[in-house]
Amino acid sequence: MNQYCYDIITDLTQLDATKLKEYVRKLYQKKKFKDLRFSADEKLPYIVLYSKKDKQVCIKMTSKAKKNIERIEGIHFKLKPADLKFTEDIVLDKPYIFELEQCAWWDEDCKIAKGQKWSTLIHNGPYFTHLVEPYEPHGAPLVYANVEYDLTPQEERIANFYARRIISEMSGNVTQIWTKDKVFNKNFWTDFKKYLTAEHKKIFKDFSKLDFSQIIERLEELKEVEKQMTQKEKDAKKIKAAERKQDYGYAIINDIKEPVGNFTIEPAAIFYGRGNNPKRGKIKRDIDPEEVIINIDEKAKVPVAPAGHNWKQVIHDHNAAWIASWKDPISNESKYVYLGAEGQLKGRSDFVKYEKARKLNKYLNKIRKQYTADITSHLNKSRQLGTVLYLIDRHGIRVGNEKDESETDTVGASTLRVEHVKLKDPVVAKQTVTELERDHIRIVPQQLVDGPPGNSRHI
DNA sequence: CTACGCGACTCAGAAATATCCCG
DNA sequence: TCGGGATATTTCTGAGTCGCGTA
Repeated sequence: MNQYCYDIITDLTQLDATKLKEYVRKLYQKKKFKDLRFSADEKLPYIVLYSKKDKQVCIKMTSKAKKNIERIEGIHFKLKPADLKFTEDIVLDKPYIFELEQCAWWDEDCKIAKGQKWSTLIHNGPYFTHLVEPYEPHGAPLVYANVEYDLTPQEERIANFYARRIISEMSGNVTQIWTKDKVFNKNFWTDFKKYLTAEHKKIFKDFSKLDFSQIIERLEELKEVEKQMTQKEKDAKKIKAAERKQDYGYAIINDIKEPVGNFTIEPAAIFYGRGNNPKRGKIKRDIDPEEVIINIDEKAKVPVAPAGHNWKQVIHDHNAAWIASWKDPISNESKYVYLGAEGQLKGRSDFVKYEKARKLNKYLNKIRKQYTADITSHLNKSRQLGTVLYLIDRHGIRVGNEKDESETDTVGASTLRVEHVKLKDPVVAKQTVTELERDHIRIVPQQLVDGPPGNSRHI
């Protein structure tokens, strides 16, 4: 959808954003634009956004209709300096179409210094939902042993996580029923207690006696209310989201404006993990700016952390592709905010990847010959390596890495264990088996052939 | 030289959300 | 044109891999 922006050219000390947005909205209704103008009773095909960070007001089309675009652009053409004067002090620049330049990263012009990810990098930092939009309590009580208890906002917020999971599971659209899982509930309960007041902690002794039904009911009511919102309210919500994206959703890298992939710091939530992760059900807490490292151009203005907060550190690493990073408190692994996949960085690394694949293709026959021979080698090591390579090549199984007990126990080609191999009647797998019988591993592929489809698997 | 830990990046599964379609 | 179910798309983030620095 087209978007047009007006830069605010005067220094703004005090600015009433609501009034300015209203002013711009009404610009397109001025009588003097005659047949181009939008009448007051007509549904406007645009919403107005204000970006404090980028000092601009934009209109974003909500309709793709050619006619509407022509009218908007026609009005832009006819705008006079007087139209752009919001107040005596606050003046807008002429509107321009907001579009992201496509950087042809394969092009000479777009090349950046060798060995570096970026030569310039400007952005507004990540978005902290819990700081910018503090939790608004709904007041529904949690029931324990048939008695209602009012929760503090902090308690309620966590209780919502669990209640929402129950709602999702009831809808039948999820594949896992976690709220009936012992480990999940135990982990959740242990962590939930850390958020309870001393008083509630004393009363709530047994997790199974907690009854979330009133909270579930309230959350469902709130969802219904949202469904019933008027168009105006829906628009207001849309505007909010679009303004957030305008403020935080773009970075300028190597002088090209590109979208940021996921500019929101992961908010507090229940940790689910995949499969039987032993940490499933734990509560992943909120991350504060004090834990976040910002990577930005040394020449750029450092983004301002949310009020009352500071960054952990600000670095200027030209070899790093990320703009913000923090440690995930559950896994202790680094998490990053990256630029979007449509940008030059991803384009370039994809290019490298596919070139490597082309190169590999040249050696494929040689590699296949080699591992086929290795499988019958008298050397243990060669036999193992050959088998792993065979599994990867023929069955698309991943390599497999070392893991510790605190992670989901999955295995790859190199980490398969005896218990993963099931012997089956060789007749069932005629083809594969005849080929492999002499390799003493004949049954392994049969089981894998029966596995789920996919271009790459772990088991 | 090797082993190891960890930082940085890509991949992919599941859920959420948007869109489509039909009565 | 409305509701709701089916289907497609997007978002979110856990997990896998690799390579580099260090001991």
